[in-house]
Amino acid sequence: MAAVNAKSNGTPRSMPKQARRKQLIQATIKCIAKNGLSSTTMADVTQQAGLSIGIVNLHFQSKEKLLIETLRYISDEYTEGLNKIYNDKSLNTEKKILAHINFDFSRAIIDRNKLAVWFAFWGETKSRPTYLSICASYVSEIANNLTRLFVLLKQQGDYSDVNPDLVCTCYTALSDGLWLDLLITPKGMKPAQAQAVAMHYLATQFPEHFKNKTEH
Amino acid sequence: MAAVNAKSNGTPRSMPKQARRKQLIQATIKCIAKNGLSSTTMADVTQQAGLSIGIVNLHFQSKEKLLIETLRYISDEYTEGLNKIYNDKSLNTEKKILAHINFDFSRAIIDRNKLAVWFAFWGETKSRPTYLSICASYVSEIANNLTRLFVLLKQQGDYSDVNPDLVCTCYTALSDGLWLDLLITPKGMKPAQAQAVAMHYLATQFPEHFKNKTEH
DNA sequence: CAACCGAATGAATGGTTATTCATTTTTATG
DNA sequence: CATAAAAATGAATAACCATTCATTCGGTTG
Repeated sequence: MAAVNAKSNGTPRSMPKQARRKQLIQATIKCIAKNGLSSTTMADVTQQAGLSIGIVNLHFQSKEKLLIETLRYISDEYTEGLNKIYNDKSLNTEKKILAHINFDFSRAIIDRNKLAVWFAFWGETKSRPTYLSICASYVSEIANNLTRLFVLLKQQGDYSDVNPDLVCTCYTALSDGLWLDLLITPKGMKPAQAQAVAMHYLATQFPEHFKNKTEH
Repeated sequence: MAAVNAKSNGTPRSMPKQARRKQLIQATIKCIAKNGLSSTTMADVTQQAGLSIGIVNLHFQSKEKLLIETLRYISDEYTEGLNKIYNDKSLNTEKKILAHINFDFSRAIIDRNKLAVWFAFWGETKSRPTYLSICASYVSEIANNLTRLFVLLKQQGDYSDVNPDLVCTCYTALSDGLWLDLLITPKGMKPAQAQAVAMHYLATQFPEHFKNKTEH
């Protein structure tokens, strides 16, 4: 009877430690989306993963550390995806910005399970310095990179009035707000539509580059 | 010894029921901001209010109902504030929009305690239909009113390219995203700055009305 | 195949928390 | 002032939950 779970799960004991951690983190994301952060229990998470109750402490020492790693997981996924774009030498500035927007509204990112996780953690940043510092660090990293792209694009057109810092702040806030729409009005706001709204804003700043390019 | 709290609190027993409920809701907001939704307990809330543990069930029947009323409280405060502006006959369309933006970034609204509450509940909407329906209803009410204002403003200038629905969606998302900045980067983003970013967007759509009006 | 060791299990534990309700305190009434 | 009604209290309860760790399991090695 005992210990049949991991096997029936297609996840043998010999799998690398990292893979089991990932499995638990993904179960945590599902549970937070399904039950809310405030009623996500260890029993929920381990059952969702098809594993036993003691497994979390084996791999994460405590529930709190599992939650922190979960935030870090979605935060890393996001920053790493964007960094790949920033470092892609086959893309020019305009293409990088377009790729950035595409990424912001891509399947993997605007998955409602993950959006629920983002908002749940944001709601707790005020009381958990660790959450806040994870958020603060990805925010500033992305802002630096994105601002740089806007600086470059500014040089490539008649954009003397454009303020790259302002555009970065505005685009980022807009994108976060559209995530909220995707989370709480799933019937009213489709991903493509959200992306079009973001493009609409960029077109106001860089019309020579982004006007009539809402399709992609 | 017993029952000295309410008195020492300056809140006599004879106060209207509604006032005690409000006191408890405000204590709940403080606790959610201080400890996070997931570790806000009845003991925390009642202690914060200077009352006894049994008081919540007397006035709200359960913790869950207290939380729902807390969401309704901040949601009502927001919609009622905006409705006052919409119904103010002394304001023309332009002034109403300006008043709307001022309100969105006013002290009472961008209080970080309340912002933490908004995000905490947003993070739980996927799992709690009641939260979702409260959010959905205020969102659509405000969108209707704000879109109407943009329609009117469009008629007052050379704005044939402006899409009022799109502008409403974009402004609303932007405003929500700026709230996030105010919550998680309190050192980096000041209220006046957030408001300036919002004005910057509106100026792109209605330059005749909102250019160089970032001060107020 | 036997012996070993890391991985996983899950019953047991102890601490926490929402809820209840008999009792006490305060206010209103005649 | 006496009495009743309403409001508030907080000790007690029962349910829940994170964590522990002795035990079991499965893969590996010689």
